[in-house]
Amino acid sequence: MIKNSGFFEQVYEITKKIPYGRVTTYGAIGNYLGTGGSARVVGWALNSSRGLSPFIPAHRVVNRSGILSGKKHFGGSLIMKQLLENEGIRVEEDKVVDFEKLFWDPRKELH
DNA sequence: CGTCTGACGCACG
DNA sequence: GCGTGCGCCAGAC
Repeated sequence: MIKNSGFFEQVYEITKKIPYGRVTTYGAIGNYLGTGGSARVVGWALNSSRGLSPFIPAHRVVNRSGILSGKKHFGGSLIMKQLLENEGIRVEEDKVVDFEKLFWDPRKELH
């Protein structure tokens, strides 16, 4: 468990720990942080992560369906897709292919 | 301090 | 299997 004062910092830490070529969900991060159901706060925190000096791989965070719900907030709808494909993650119709296989659960991996 | 909003998630029909 | 509605927590105003 990360004990940073801000909720955002925790989200950033989790997001930065996502392995290369892997993805996770807002709910999984929220669950790991203890907020549980409030996955919206996670996404909102990532919204503030844009433009930070250490690049936050927020493109690896998708919703539970594996859909790139936050693509539009990357300054461009294709940016998020490009980043994922650059890591070997196939994206079709704004959705991660083999999402279940690429899914990385922080609560399970980090604990 | 009350209210609205949001990069979600789940239950229901 | 898809569309709709409600709940969730945290911050901005």
